Amino acid sequence: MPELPEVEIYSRYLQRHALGQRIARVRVLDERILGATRKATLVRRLTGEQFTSLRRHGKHLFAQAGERNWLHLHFGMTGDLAYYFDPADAPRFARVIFDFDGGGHLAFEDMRLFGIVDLTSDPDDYIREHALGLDPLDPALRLRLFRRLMEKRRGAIKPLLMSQQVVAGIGNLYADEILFRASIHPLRPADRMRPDEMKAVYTSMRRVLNEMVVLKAGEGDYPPRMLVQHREEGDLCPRCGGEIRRTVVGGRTTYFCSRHQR
DNA sequence: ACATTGACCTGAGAGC
DNA sequence: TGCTCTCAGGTCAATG
Repeated sequence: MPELPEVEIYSRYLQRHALGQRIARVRVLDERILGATRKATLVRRLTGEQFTSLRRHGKHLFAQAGERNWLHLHFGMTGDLAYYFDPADAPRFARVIFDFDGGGHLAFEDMRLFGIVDLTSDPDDYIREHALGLDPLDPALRLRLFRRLMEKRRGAIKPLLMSQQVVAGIGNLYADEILFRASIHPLRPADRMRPDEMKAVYTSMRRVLNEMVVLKAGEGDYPPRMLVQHREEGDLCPRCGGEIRRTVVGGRTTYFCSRHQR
């Protein structure tokens, strides 16, 4: 589930609830969630520390807990955070729980275990080692740069948008939403798109992701003008009345409007 | 360099 | 109620 906007919300959630609290205890309930770090190391390097600052890059979240000591979180498909006081409120699929001095608990939950909890000495190292692209909301990612990155690659536009090596943070759901708003067919070859079309994708990417963050930060549901509300074959496009089609692109279920996305 | 497929996991929901 | 099947918003490795 979690793409960039959701992870941004998790970041704020962690900021609000857990920052500045001393970690009294770290409990690893299922070691399969651990990435490159062994359980004993994770526990040793976080116990007694506190999270002092946060950094999000794409779908990755880093929480600093000392000099060259960062907790790294990736949420996979079903990852989530829960902060609570009553142990009875621990989520069913909690995999790692941080107990704070003040009596609060922060759980990393992940039903399907595709997520990762581990340590890194420096988020920049992590980003480099995993060849992650720029964050799509990074101000440094101007249109010119975006265009250059995309034109270097061939293949359909949708898998490119989802490739974390080109731009990091877009998943299946919002890739569809971005192309829907840009009126571009998901299978369009990126190297054969006109400059104004690539610009539309760029603008749409920024708008969609920013809007999603605002939406997720508030109470709001997805507005009906969005494709995300019409992910069903045969639905009618809220924009042009065309028929919504379902297909598979790059192995992922894809929805698009058969009329205004060419 | 790219597309495709399967693997990793576990549940929710549909259909019978 | 319970069984079986399909699907799920992510990523990686192997294969063509």
